Amino acid sequence: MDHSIQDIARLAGTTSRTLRHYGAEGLLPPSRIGENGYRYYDERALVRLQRILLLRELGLGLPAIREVLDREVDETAALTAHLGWLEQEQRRLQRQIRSVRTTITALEGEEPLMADIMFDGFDHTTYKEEVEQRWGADAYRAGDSWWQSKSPAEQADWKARSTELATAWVDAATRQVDPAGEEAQALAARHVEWLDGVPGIPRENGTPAAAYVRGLGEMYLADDRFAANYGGASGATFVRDALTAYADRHL
Amino acid sequence: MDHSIQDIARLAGTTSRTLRHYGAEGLLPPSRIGENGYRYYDERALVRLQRILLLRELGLGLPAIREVLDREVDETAALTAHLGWLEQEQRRLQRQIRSVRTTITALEGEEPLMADIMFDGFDHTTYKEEVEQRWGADAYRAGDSWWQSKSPAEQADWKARSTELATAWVDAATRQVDPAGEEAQALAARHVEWLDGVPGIPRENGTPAAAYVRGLGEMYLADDRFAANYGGASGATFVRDALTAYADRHL
DNA sequence: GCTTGACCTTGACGCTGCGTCAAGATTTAG
DNA sequence: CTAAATCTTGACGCAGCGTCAAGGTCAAGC
Repeated sequence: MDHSIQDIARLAGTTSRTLRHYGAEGLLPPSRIGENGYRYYDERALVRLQRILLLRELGLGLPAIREVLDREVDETAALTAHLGWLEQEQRRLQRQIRSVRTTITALEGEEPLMADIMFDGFDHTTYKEEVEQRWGADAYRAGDSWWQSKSPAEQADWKARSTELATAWVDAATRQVDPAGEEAQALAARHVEWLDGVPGIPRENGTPAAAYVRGLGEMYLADDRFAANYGGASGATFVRDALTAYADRHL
Repeated sequence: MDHSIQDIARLAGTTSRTLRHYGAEGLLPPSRIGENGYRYYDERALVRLQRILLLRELGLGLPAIREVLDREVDETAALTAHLGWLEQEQRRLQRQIRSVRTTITALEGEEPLMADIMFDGFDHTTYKEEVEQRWGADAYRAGDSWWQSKSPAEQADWKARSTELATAWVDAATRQVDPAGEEAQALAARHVEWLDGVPGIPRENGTPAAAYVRGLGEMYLADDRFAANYGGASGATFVRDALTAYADRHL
């Protein structure tokens, strides 16, 4: 019925120190305290501990965990909020990694530190090296042959359309429009239609596949050069949410 | 000639507190201290400060920075080591993000938590959704049409070869072979040759492009499902290093 | 009953890189 | 000469425990 602090620690795969810490924090008080001062925990405490540890593994902080467990704050909401933070951290790391790589390259003297060239989000020429480096080149190759097959006029037109779209997205995002609302969804529809012009896109029942559109949204958010194209992380988040909602409903 | 602590802080875009901290740590002692106790910094100190701040932005810790600046430790080496740590962190974050997403999905009750399906690194069927989600679907589509065009026998053969290669890589990595050495380079050659079977790969002078191969190496390392295919991060690092070296020399 | 371990307690420092008062001395502008 | 800046040293705070330290408690064997 009752377990000593060590028992529980072993059962849950943690340490007694952690348990004492959680006790001190009021996160997980011992279910009973002997007259000798020993802490004892029952099954319910074990379950709670396991939930705590699980949320910790997901990266939640102790205060956030307390809110979820005690005040019954919506767990999905908490995790979703947390996810935003994680994504932001990931982008920060990606920036750092790129910077370090660039610096190393510069130090090796192989090339002048010219990686500071502006990133033209949809210019396939500039795009090439970066995409190959980061997305594995598969991302580039199919699109490129298609791109090269277009006439300069068509290329210009396509780029103009992409710029237009980006501008509209940034505008909507700035105005804090509802990503699932009418206006954003109309934009998403245009975006998908625009995508549709690219051959080779995976399709289902005559339209770009839902998974593809969702994946694209994630990529816009994950890659900060795409994100920059949509006004930074907040803009890219907006685009992703809108595309995801659109894919859920219409694809 | 001399600048007050505030001056320097403003010039370098930091705070006086930080300067005092660096002084206390011996990282950046004031170039002169007035009889009133005031700290004064000269141009050389400013330059040093700027280097410190630059390295800090790259994520280096103060002790590491001290080593680079004082003991003239090889900066490239320090950054390269640091890069490894950053990459590791990035993978950890990616894992967390996937876990959180999976958990959210499960909580929403839309699908049973079946994301624990094993990842068959080169089975295009299993592969599909994951690649689309993470690499933007472009990565998947071109490869897929090619894959589908193969006969089942050819598919089996190709998969067998990929398995073989992976096994050989893991083996070499485990034995701590030199990634730039003969054996690893031979493997890299086989790997590139194997890749060569995939149509549409960007090429230069008759072989897969160097940038493509390097990018592939990075992807193996960045994506832990690929990494798993090569025996985890250490194995993937080995593969990446070998491929990079190979690309440098032969492509 | 006593000695040994094994296990328990509270208390407190350590880690990272500063942010942020606090109290007091000094310089500078007006 | 005074008020406003600016400077100093000193010290707590943060996140989540790891890690001694010093000292009770308990079950088991002699």
